[in-house]
Amino acid sequence: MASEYAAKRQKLNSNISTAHPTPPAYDEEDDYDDYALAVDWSHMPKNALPTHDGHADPSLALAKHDSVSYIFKHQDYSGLPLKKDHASRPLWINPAKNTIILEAFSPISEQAQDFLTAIGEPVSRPNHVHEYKLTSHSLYAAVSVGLEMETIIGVLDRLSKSPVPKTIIDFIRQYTLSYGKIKLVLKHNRYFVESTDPETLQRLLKEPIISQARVITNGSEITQTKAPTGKDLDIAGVKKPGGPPPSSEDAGSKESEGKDTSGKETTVGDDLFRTVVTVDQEAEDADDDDEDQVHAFQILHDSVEEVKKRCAELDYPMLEEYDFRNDQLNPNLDIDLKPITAIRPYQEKSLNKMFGNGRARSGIIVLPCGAGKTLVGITAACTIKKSVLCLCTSSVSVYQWRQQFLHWSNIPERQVAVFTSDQKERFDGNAGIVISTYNMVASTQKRSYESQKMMDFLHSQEWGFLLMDEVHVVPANMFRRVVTNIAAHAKLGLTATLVREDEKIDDLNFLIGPKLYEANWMDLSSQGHIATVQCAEVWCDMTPEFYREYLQQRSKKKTLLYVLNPNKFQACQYLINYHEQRGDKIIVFSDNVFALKEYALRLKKLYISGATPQQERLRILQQFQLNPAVNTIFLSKVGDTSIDLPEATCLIQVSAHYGSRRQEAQRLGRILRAKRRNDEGFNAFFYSLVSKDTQEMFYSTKRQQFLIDQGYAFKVITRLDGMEDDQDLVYRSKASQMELLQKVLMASDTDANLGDDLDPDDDDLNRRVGARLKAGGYVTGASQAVRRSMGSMKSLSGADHMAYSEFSRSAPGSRPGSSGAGRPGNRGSASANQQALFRKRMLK
DNA sequence: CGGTGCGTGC
DNA sequence: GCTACCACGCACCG
Repeated sequence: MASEYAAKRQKLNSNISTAHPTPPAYDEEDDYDDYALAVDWSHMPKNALPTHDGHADPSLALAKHDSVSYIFKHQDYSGLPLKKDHASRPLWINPAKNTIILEAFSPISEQAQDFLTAIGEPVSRPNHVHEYKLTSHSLYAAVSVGLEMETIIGVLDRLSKSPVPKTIIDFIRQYTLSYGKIKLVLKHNRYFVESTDPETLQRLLKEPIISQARVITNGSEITQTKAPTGKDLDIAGVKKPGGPPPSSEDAGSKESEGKDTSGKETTVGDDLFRTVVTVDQEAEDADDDDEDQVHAFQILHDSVEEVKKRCAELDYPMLEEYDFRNDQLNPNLDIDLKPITAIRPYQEKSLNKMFGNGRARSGIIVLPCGAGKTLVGITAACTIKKSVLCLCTSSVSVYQWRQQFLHWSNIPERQVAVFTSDQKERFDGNAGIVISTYNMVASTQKRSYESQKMMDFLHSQEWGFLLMDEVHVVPANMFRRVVTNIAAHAKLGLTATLVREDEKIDDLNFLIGPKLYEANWMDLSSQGHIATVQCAEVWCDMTPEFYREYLQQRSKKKTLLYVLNPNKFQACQYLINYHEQRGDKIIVFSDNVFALKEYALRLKKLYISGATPQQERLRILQQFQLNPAVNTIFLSKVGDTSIDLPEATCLIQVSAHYGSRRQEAQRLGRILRAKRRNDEGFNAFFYSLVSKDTQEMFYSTKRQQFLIDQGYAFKVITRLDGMEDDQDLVYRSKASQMELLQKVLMASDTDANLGDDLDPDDDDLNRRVGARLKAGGYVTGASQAVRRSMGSMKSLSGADHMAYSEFSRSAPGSRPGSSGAGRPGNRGSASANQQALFRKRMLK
């Protein structure tokens, strides 16, 4: 684990050096200082154009001296002809990496963003410059939500500062041409591969995997039917077009305009995008072929996943659309949103992507926690109006979902059934909702009688809608089975964090479908839908005694040592006191249960861990919610998923799970819902406490990456004002610290001793040596080098009451030492203030 | 209720 | 790219 990461980092470093055998000579005053270099190259494949980090803007690069061209080498595209009016166009295109850079400060950036999220994968979205990547998946998604190849190229050309490079055009052509040609259709509980073009089907049948999956029914290999049409759909809860865009001739005219790609258009106005960016009207195009005959062959139920995967590899990804309004076979479910229910604009937008052509497309919607994912799922269910199977990760969220269904919709209680280990219900009537867990439905173990009966029912049903909460878990080996085992017409996956630390996340493309929509956290935050979060990483020096042990101990004890570092302890207490005084509700996370208890008991706070019985959990949560004297609770990783936390406004992390980006994001999500009712508005605080010069530094860098890509900036706090003088803090005396140290050392031998007796001594020795090397070798790590230099900031900012500096690994101009220019902040406006506010607040 | 066994993520 | 590892949650059993 630890050593593995260390090894990876080592490898990374060696890559860096081999990629640049002769380092360029940088002038002392050059802006591309060590920090920038170290960070940049670490993400970058050989010979890549440095875009990830804010050198994205080629004009910036051009302003540099010759040395910079070394970086660009033969991929220096600064020679590309710029259009005359390039200044008003917001995009740069890098043909070498298929990436697109958006100037987020452009007046038309919002529309451009809509367009880019539709056709590309957002890589990084800090304040000024956003990076998107065109991939086969992203283009597939674009086509599946109704954008056409010519439109994509046309709009790209309009927005781009220079003509779209041919390689990009070819790339788009390659991946859009065959997309949408074949569909997977469920009929009478049987799966069919369907296409308007029989030749395509014949071609696919030449593939062994596909032909072996085929079911030959009464001789006829490919059947023909009339394709259905569907228009004028109302999405539940979405107001009837009060004059919104979609009129077909409007669309048509814009369309033709879009094809005029001379690159010499004068204005790039708002309405230009409406046709392509608002999804409502792409329906017109999608329906073009609908009068045609469709052809189909049946495939085996068990082979569906395999066939889908193969088709995706062949660049014929299968569309899964459900023409639910013309489905006479499956009984309707009488469900509707309650009249008072209002849908937010971005929720509507995501639903439009799903139902844009009058049918239900299968796919994934990505919204931050607290942004109302549940309501999106429920609204989709209310639109489809067929039986729903809803899957969650824990039984707690099963009950939450049921409660939400009852809250937002008019569904009678008797028609919402719950299927968990301790409750196995059936719904009334022939259509209804079942809510269960992945564990329950995917399990291959022996089942109780009731459970088996329930599973038989789930398998026998043809579900109109399969709703998957926390869909990022679905690629897991067992869980992914539900996708094929459950016969469902439309599948919708919801998640806040479409990341995994393994490589399986892409599988969702063929397991469920394309990513239909992904919200920009910063946008939702600036629009007030989710809280604005101030993120800070607090660096705590190790005490000499703890550090000495740290260097000698093995990884398990190491963890305890840096988590229970007395300085961190004090920092945590200090922050709790500070925020309690402000009236915040605080959650402290510690992955390590031993440390969790130590903290909670010593600081006299309530805590919940996995061992806490259900009753006790509820009691503690209620205390936290209602008792004004209980403003802080401590949670283990139970808090990550399986607990419905009341609103909190401040989150402190003392120990986390290695490099899990998802966990970090999920935890941050815990405070996004926070709506502080005071003059400051929507502010929330997220602190990561890190022991300096330990492995934690490395993990924390990795963990933050997701949030940084979302545009969050982490401030580094190296000193908390007044902490030294605070007499009330724990572990002020050496004696008490030593006592803690003893406890830790003892604990490692009792509580966390699994495996201690298994490791032979020589192995132990190796580890110790390795640990020493690592401890001394931190400077070699790309990110560590950064941090080193950051540490010295302390001395630079002595004038401040609280020493802090701000950094964001992917944003330009935010490095420490970049002459105080800092980053002007979120979405251009508020954030210079916010930063000042943050500082002021810390000073109190 | 506590133990067992499996699944998850890293 | 694989496996071992650990802490945890869930379902099931007695």
